[in-house]
Amino acid sequence: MLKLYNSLARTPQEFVPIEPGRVRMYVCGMTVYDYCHLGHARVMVVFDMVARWLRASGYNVTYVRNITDIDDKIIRRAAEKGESIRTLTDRFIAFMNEDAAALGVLRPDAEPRATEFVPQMLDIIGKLERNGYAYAAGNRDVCYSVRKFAGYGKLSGKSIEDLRAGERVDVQEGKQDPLDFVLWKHAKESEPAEAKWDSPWGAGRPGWHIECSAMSSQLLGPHFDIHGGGQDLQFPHHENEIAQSEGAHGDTFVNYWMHNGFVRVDDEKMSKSLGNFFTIREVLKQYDAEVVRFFILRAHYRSPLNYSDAHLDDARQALTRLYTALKGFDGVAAVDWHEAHAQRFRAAMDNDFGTPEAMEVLFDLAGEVNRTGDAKAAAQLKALGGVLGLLQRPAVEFLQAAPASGMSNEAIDAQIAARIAAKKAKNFADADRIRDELKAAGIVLEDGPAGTTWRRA
RNA sequence: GGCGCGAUCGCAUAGUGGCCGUGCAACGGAUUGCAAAUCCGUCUACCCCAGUUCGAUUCUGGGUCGCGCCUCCA
Repeated sequence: MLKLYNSLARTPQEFVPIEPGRVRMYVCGMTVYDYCHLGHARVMVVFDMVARWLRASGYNVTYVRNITDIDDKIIRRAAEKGESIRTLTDRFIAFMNEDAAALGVLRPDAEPRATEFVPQMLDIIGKLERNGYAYAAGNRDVCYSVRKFAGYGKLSGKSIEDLRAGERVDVQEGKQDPLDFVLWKHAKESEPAEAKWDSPWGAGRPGWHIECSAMSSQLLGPHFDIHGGGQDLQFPHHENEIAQSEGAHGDTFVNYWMHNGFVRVDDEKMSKSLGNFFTIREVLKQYDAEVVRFFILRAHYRSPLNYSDAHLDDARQALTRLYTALKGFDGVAAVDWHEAHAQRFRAAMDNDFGTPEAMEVLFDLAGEVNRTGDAKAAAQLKALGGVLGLLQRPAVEFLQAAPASGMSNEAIDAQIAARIAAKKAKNFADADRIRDELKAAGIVLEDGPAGTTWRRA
């Protein structure tokens, strides 16, 4: 049975769905005004893995990952580029989808855009107002009165008093309390019509947190199983979501909160504000997308993940070992869950999505394939890899996958033919020269019983 | 200042109260015309100090160092 670490309880808990056999999961996705970076890649890959494992475990999963397509940065970026908000966000949504697909991330069941759920947001704000949690601030914003919500801080482990003590927040005009957050921002002259919606509180646009309360309750109901996102969203974003959703619906919002760890560069968080980020497409110019996915899944989802070329190179070598074992076994394979490796794999995954341990099983299987040539072990390796969204290509395709620049396959084949001729003539000096030249070009030749094959080093 | 996380073999990442981690790299051997791949073997780690225990890398307390959140951020 599955145990997962619940951020809310700060401890691993047995997973019990609200409705037997069914899982409803919501994950905070991207704000679409720029290319996705590796941090975004991690969220997408991690929760893709979670959804896959839940499905492999027999659950009927409804997975929603939202898209934030209206906020300060988007408005500013669109203005800078001299284009409409919609044009900007449409473009980056398309880029995001390309990146996700490359990384083997399956489409969530729904990818709602914030701008399409404004009525639902207004509905929640209305309920909050009637329940006494919302108030119209002096500057015509509508704010949430944090002190009115008894459970405030339960997710992040913060108390209102501590937050006040360490207060570094600019006190925005109109707020009754510095910790209050905005539900509805009143429209400003400078903002485009595209960023304004009518509301009972005047024209304006949604605050950051309200969209997730609205979209999740609309698509999954007011009470659902799993809510995920990056660790940096735990506070204030998720804390505020709880305050909004529970304040409006009077119901428990989410049973299990999951937060993935950061991607780091030189032991520092990779982030937009630090400017130390690598975009996914930047990295994909240098590394195969499956290597990146493998790299992400090789670490536990809650651990920090240090990014560097050396680590990606290492991941590439490791994945190469797996694919090398799969050479010659390119059939479609289903998992035999009764088999011992599969059971270890399951136990690892059931232990808070222990992908690093699950991968050890993959390497054990690879060793067995190499030792025995057992087709069943190879099939099991490929099938279990598939549960993680890995190892599904023909092995040769991975091993020969061309980097941006490199020798063409035709040129390589020609050289190999020349070498074979040289070997036949016992002209080993020429044969070795060809081997060395190819090696210098990043091509490794492997002479086997079935002839010469090659791969890219 | 408040709250939280982490410190494991050369590198990276798991995990466990006593016995096999795993990948990469390195070294030796087998194999190969030479290689590569593969196999066998070697290298046998757990920040420091106390405590609990027959026994701690694993539990408890203290310390040191690193990181994160408290502000937009996946």
